[in-house]
Amino acid sequence: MFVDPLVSFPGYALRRASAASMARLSRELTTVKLRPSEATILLVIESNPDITQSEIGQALDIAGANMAPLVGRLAERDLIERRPVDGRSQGLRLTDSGRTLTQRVKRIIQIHENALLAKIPRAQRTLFLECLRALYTDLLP
Amino acid sequence: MFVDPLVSFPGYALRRASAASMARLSRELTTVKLRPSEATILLVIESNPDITQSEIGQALDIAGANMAPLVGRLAERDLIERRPVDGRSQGLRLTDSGRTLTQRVKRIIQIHENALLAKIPRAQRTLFLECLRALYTDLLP
DNA sequence: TATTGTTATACTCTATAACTATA
DNA sequence: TATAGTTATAGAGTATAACAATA
Repeated sequence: MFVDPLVSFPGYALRRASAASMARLSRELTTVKLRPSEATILLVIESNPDITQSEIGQALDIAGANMAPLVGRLAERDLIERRPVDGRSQGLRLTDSGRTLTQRVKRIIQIHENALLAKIPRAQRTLFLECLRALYTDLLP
Repeated sequence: MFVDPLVSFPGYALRRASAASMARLSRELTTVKLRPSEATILLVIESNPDITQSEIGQALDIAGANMAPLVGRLAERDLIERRPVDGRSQGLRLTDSGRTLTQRVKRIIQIHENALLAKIPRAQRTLFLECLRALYTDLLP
């Protein structure tokens, strides 16, 4: 009989749940040819026109060195445009085709998140989300 | 003012919480020069002597192609030994040095998991773990 | 000096395909 | 035929170091 020494560990359960969710989201996003990180960035730009990529990086905890190629790909596909704010910063905005694609992304993510919520008892949902946020807001490496 | 379109999404919170937890665990495991996946495999072998690597893969949801190099590195470091069961399967066991290192790994993981639990209200812990397990047990991609 | 953005590089985990040897 | 294990390769996220240009 198999003995699982990990069943009572929240960190391990967190890892497995996140991996399952991300694998599913990745597959769902293939229809718009976006990675999860790219889709997330589009949503943030839509809600925050003229945000800079360093501000996005701070909000999503993505290092600057990793933001550059992500934003670069979105710009190359004409989903976003970069408008110089000063000599070194650029405000980011969705283009028309970026806006159109972002609407599709929002539907995909909404369906995805609903599928997750369906697994969580309704009475637990708010507390569950609060526990997750507590884990990533002040869990310094 | 920054607007965060992701705050109410459990999938996004899951991703961030898992990433924070794994970054922390990775750093904590540098003292034993193990990756999180390698440390996890050691714990499973300790609790299940003579388990095969395909059985470990099924339990941890790690593809066979990815198990091979993980187990290979542990064997190369003489932390585990492979005993042929039949012509194609090998039972895995900890060596003496593997057993010693696994005790250190268990302490590291216990401290890590306690740090996570400290962020979760005591009354929520069981339900929180059940929600996470519900997410990864039947959330097929 | 500090910040923005960039390039290069490496590590970890995951995914697919193709192959062998054995059951 | 199906399974156990392996190899090669690629994609995705993340990390550090170094750099140029600008504030």
